[in-house]
Amino acid sequence: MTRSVEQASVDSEGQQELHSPAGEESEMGGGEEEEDHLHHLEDEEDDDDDDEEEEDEDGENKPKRRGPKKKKMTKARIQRFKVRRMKANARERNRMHGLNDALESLRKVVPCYSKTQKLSKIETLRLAKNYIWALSEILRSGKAPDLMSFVQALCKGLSQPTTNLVAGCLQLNPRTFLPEQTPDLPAHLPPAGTVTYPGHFSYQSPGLTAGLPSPPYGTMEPSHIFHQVKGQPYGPLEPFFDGVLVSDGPAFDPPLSPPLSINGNFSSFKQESVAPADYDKSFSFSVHYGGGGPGGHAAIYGGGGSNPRCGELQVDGLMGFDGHSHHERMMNAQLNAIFHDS
DNA sequence: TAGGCCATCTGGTCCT
DNA sequence: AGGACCAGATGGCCTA
Repeated sequence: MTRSVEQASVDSEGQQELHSPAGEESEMGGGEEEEDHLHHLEDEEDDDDDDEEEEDEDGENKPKRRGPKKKKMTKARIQRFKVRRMKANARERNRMHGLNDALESLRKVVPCYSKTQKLSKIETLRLAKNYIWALSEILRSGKAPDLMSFVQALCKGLSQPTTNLVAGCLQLNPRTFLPEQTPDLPAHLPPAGTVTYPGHFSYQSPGLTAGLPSPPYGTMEPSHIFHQVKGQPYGPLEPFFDGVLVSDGPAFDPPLSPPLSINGNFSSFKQESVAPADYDKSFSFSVHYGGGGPGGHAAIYGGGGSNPRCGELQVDGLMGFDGHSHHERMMNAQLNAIFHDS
């Protein structure tokens, strides 16, 4: 990542001159501004020939430069540079578009999808992580969580707007699971009188808490947000489900991957001799949406494996999930499955 | 107007 | 050599 002084100097000018604002940029990738930038490189050359190995014209008094000889920017080289740059820009655009497409797909399978109010990228990733963890934890324990714990798990680390959005999608009032902040208490402590679970969700988003940076992106472990719980192996990131869903469950955040893979969930599930009724109930926790289009059918996938229950379930007559109403129905179905008889 | 979010350009690094 | 990936920089758009 270190750049030479020469490159940096070119950068400082090039970044200013070469950069074309989003939207303005064309497939030509820079256009006249790039021409201007390259022109000053061109000025170094003596003539217009394509000789790329000419001697540098450093003054005789100047010390000889070490390292590889710096090639001059002839017109041919400039042209190649421009073409290479254009192609690289196009590739990078496509790459980012692919990334955004994948993110959009993720938005649709996360418990909070709205076409009108899209989750930001970072919030989508956080919510997805929480969702995966919560579902994995449900599978692992074989028990259905209470609604508050589930929502708290989903909203952990999310910004206030996203928390509100999730609450809205789940038709909950965020105040019912976000503790009110009292001025007497530090921001990281839950207010007195509130019901606190072990590993209580004490995050208070900037929208409700003055003085905190807004929003706390990229700060999943700040002590000013989560209070340290003694004995929790992972510090301030204790799971909501600790003591609520499973008393001996793994801590929430530290694993970079879900506690168990889907296959692992099901294999261990079987071995844990879950009662058939619970098995069915828990199985519905793990449903994922297939990619059915509008008017098509949605495929609900189980965990796979040899268990016939884990096979693919075809749900005909369901709309594609690109409609908000369908997504809500699917979410309701999921939540019903989770909280039914819990 | 400040801050958040985003798209794009860019050069560096790694890999094939 | 060329492509993929990454992070920094920049500027536009939107909202509180």
